[in-house]
Amino acid sequence: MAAKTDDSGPVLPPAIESAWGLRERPPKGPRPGMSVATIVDAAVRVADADGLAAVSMSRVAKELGAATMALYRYVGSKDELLMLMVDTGYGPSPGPPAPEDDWRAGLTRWAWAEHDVLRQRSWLLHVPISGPPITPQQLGWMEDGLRCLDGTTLGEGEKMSVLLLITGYVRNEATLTSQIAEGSQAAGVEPSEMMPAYGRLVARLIDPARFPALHRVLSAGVLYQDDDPDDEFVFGLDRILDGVEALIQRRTG
Amino acid sequence: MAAKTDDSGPVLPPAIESAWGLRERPPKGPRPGMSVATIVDAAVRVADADGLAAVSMSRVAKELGAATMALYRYVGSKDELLMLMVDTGYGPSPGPPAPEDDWRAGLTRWAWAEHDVLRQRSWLLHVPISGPPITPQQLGWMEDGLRCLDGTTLGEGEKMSVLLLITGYVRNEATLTSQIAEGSQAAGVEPSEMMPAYGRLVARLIDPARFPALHRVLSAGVLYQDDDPDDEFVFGLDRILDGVEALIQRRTG
DNA sequence: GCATAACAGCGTACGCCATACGCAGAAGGG
DNA sequence: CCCTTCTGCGTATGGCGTACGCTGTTATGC
Repeated sequence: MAAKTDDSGPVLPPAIESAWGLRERPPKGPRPGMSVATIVDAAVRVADADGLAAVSMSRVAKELGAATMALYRYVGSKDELLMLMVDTGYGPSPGPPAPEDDWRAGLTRWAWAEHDVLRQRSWLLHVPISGPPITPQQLGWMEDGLRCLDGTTLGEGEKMSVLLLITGYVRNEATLTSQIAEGSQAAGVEPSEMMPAYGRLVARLIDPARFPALHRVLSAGVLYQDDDPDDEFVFGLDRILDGVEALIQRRTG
Repeated sequence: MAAKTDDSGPVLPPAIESAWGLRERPPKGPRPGMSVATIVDAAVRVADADGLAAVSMSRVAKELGAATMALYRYVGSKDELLMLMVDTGYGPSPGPPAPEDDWRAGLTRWAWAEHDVLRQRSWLLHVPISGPPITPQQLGWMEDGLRCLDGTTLGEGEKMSVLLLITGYVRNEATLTSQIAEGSQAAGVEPSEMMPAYGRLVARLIDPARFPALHRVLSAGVLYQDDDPDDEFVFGLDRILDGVEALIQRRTG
């Protein structure tokens, strides 16, 4: 007899299964007073308001007027809750690229969409990611990215690598800008004063003989000015897309 | 009267000042039994052995045969300790590029050096980075990277952006590969079985009609094979360097 | 040589966290 | 109607970072 081939794969946490709608309510027992979705929404509300550090099980429970331990009937652990928070925090993917978009315009839009989400909810960057994406919305984002590359000559593996490259870049850039935002808030300085202050600090610390190239950068005033973060973002994204374009042309020609 | 213009900048945590060697021992009082360096070394030893999660103040103190609160005479907080751990964890920078290296060979070497460090000490990726680099070794790495771009026509700001781009990529790639390593260890699976298991899981979850592009990737068997992580690394790095090359040629031509 | 001030080491205590366990009551099935 | 099965949650445990204050050591000023 063939075993149930369905669950031959790795085990999915119960709360993730319910995110895929693969879980029916058992017939017996009292009706649940909350749901995984209400809990996750409450947790996202807390994170939006007070940051990820404020998301504790007791704080989320308070948000719902419930007791701390009640949550554990729905999520197996805080890590599971975090995974689901990321899923709903990202929200639905931006959708497939517009028909008039070539791959470059499509991926640019795709990258900006993630960029905007991360700017809005910078707590997403603080969630320790614990594995490849398995939640519905996350795979939706991946699907949309893949579709941007549909018309190209890249192999399937190369498409995935390109998406990984871009999403990694977006996350990285968002991390940097959110850090200067949070750092300035923690230090009580206006964000526009953060980079100049950093530049002065480095200038005070380094010996020009030991750090000549760095000294040259400081002399050029690079760190002192408060760059538009969007310009920085566009710069890096264009470099990456140039690299992808070079690859596509090599594959095509 | 002019104020002391020296400390007009932002305040540096005392332990960081001592990392720059800017701190002399006060004349009075008993001689210290440890130093910031011995504490940081012990913490790095713990992280190397049992991961960053095992690094607690009490665990580090135990490593030194001291009491927990004794450490607070040397570091102001655990965050400060983490910052110093990153500094010594990265170790000395690889040194300036070899004279025969062009910028691309130099940056490749630079990226691989960080890659190797992060492979050796993956706990570095789990340290929540809380700001731009201000510790001696970190700035040393930056200096070496800048020197790789010395002969190019890029502006100083562009050089910095390129380095940020590359170091972000290296960190990102290292994060991904360390995640599958840690994930496989947690699930008790051999690392080589991790990606195939992930592929099977996604295949089980997604509806081919809703996720056609993703389904195509799975059909191509991309996620099932256990790629050499170094190949993945080279792929992305080459794409980025291609993009930088395009920029340099535009600036030159 | 002695009082004194500054500092090292550290014991205790507080508040916060995730979560294991078990009990009370609700709801449906036989 | 009872029995199973579930929900909600009170209690308790063990860990964490760290504020505070005490004890003993050390070098200086008298």
